[in-house]
Amino acid sequence: MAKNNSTKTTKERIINAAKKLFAEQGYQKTTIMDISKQAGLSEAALYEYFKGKEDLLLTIPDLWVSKLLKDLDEQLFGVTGAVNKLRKFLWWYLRRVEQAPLDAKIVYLILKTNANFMATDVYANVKDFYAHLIDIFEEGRKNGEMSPDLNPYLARDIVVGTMDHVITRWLLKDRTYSLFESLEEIFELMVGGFKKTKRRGKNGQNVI
Amino acid sequence: MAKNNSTKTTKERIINAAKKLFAEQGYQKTTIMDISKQAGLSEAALYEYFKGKEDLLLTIPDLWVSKLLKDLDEQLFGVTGAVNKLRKFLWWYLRRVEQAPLDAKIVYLILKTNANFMATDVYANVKDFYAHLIDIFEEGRKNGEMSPDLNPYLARDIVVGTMDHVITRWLLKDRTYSLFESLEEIFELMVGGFKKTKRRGKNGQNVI
DNA sequence: AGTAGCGCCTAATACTATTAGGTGTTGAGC
DNA sequence: GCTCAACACCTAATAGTATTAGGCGCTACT
Repeated sequence: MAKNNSTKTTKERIINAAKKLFAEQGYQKTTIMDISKQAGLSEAALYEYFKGKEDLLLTIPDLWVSKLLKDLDEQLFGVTGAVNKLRKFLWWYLRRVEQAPLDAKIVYLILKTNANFMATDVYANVKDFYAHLIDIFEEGRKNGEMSPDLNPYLARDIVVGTMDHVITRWLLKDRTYSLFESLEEIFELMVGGFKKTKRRGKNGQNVI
Repeated sequence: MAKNNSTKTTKERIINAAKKLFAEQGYQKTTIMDISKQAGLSEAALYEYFKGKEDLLLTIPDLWVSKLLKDLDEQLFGVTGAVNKLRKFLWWYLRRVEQAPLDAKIVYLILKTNANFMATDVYANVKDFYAHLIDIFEEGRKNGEMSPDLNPYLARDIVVGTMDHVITRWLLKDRTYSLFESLEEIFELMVGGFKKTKRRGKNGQNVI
């Protein structure tokens, strides 16, 4: 029958089935049989397209993150100023998460647990992704929008950590509310801190 | 042979074996056989003490988090001021993480993935844990240390998210550096933002 | 027509969690 | 001293579940 005349190619059908099932039931509880049944073929056939269950798992976020990365530059194109860029970055990213909750669920709730996540291509892409934030903070420091002694790496940790936390909770609560609900306020709270950290030195305010 | 005369009770031996193996190899790759062999008994015997593999997994962080929760009040006892309390909280918690990296690894890298984590006792305890931060921020807001319109819930999100991020990376990188390395600086950066969020209103600075 | 190769299948194989059904030791009650 | 119940543990099923072997039919090119 040559090419499959279903809506999508076989590989795509497998990926979509796996994405749905992994996100719904978790990695462990999803069996190869579940996936192949959902995709409409036998278990053995699945192995023609993927090396195994783990390979299949890793393929999903790999595709998503690569796509994000490609879109990012275009999104930031033409936005001037570090604060505006950061704002655009966050709003854009959260919308992406909202649009692809299954992918996000896999990245945030399943992937990090995977022992060799740091050895995957996905991780390399995520690092690339975060590197953009470093550039933004460096720009902000240089053009005076942010404190001149702002440490871009720590600012990134705060922004990434906070966003991860907000997204993870939203996913765990089955996205029963809007991800943007308090984004504006939390943005102000974080960025406010980056702007005016003028004091720095030895004030004896430590407790420990 | 009545009571086992090994250093510890059988249940403790099983827990320690499981903790080590889960943290080292991950949940999936650790088999019941691995654990029972390490603990020095048969696979079946393990089921006398735990309902199954997942029950065993959940027992470990349950013990750790309960212990933390008990210690917390005592640690904050006598510390005055919201900023000082927050500082004490973070330094104390990170030291605990440093002292119990296996427990931390299980909580941060394995548990969150577990589909029904939110239904566990551990989750209830974690919520309790975080509630202390809310109290601290409310105190800070009332006594003037922090901005009067600081939203305690969002401040908590920032602190918890940032700490989770820092801890997770430290664990993923096999704790090859000190967890306290830039804690002071990151603390200042976060708390700085909480102190002086005076502006609030409609300045036309939005991009989206 | 013959045949290489693709896309898929059924039927092993090899693990692994969990359970059934013991066995030997201990200690309280007669 | 003997019985018997409880305990702590064991060996040997059982029931999945990932992965592999080997085959079958169709297509398209020679």
